[in-house]
Amino acid sequence: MELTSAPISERQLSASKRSDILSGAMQEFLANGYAATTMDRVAAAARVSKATVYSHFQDKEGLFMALVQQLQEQKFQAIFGLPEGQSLQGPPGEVLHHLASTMLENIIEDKPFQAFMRLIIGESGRFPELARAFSHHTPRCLLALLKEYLGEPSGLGLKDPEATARIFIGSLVHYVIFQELLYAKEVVPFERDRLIKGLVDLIVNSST
Amino acid sequence: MELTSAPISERQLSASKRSDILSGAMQEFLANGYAATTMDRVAAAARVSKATVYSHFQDKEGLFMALVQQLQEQKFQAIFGLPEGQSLQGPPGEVLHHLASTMLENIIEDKPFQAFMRLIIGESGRFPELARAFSHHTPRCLLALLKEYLGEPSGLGLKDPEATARIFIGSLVHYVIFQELLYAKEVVPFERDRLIKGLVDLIVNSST
DNA sequence: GTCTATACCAGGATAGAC
DNA sequence: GTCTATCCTGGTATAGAC
Repeated sequence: MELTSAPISERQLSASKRSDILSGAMQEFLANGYAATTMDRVAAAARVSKATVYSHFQDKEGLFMALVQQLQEQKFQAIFGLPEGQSLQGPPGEVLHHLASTMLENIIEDKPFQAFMRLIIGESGRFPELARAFSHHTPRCLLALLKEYLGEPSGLGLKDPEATARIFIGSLVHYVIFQELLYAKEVVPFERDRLIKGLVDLIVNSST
Repeated sequence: MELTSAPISERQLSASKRSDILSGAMQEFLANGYAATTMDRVAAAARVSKATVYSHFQDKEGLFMALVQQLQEQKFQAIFGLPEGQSLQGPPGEVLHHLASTMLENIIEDKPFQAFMRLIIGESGRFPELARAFSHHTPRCLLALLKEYLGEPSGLGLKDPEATARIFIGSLVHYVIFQELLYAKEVVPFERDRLIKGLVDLIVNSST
């Protein structure tokens, strides 16, 4: 009925503006953090007027929350979206090596995701809900996947698969935070593959 | 000569003000981050006028740098200041367990240090020099200590002590970042001792 | 829904008295 | 060196025309 003809152009216009604004917000928040980002610059980056921003989002905080939630879903797919949970076939050592390699490669290559990590950790004190949402969403899935794989009796049959999964993920994530986000790669360099090799050996050898 | 009598009162006054300002700055920067902290609030927290702050520090950035450098040294001693590098005696499993336990306990108890971690990571994009200084200072020492211990032929005699040291530290630091800073303890709880046990077992078993 | 223009407030930094 | 008072800029948010 009338709901389809006239309002559509408005709604599509609105939706495209909304996504423009989110793009601009992403650019600014990831580059400057929450407090240092101004609504003027967001509006400018989105090529929209400031009033338009405020017509789509209640205030700066609302825009920030919406952005982070969007990024969470996008980035999770991009980074951990291994093609269809393929991590189940093959010998344990190779599977783990491949998984670690892919994770590190994807994250280290993706500078916006690193900015996102900085933002989530940096603002976690002032936006605890965002941090909780992130914890619930992104790493919980990876943890569950890995925990299940490590616990299979047909595979390594470890004593405490969840502890091992946390050590695996923790070592890799910390490597990124330390070497990349905190520039330790310039201060105490360490080859990516050496960490992965050491980690996989540790896990595989401990089960024999 | 004259340098000792008259100027001393001025200098002591000045020095105590300076430390007052740094205290106030610590309170504000750790609570609000860099951008959201105002010089007014720093001055108020230090119970000093704003002009006094500017007489001791060139600008906001200079104050922030000075603060972070001070915190770095303080916190490093408080957290990793194991009594006199005592981590060399005893059976490997116990030494590692004790070290991990002490580290986690100290960091998890110390909320200001967690705020400091948030700050360093969150601002590492905008203050790379601080991040580099931090990497050079704090974790490098711990890494060197642990690497040496793990490499001793009389002990575990691991293939790649540095990789193992990084896995050890990385697992623990990531545990803090994830469980505490990002509130995963409320979302995906996991007992501290279980991680430590799993980690130590992994390392000890792999060498046999 | 979108823009232009503006109200209103607060921040960083300084000048000048003591 | 320290304070009070102030300048200027730039922030968030909104009012009113289209």
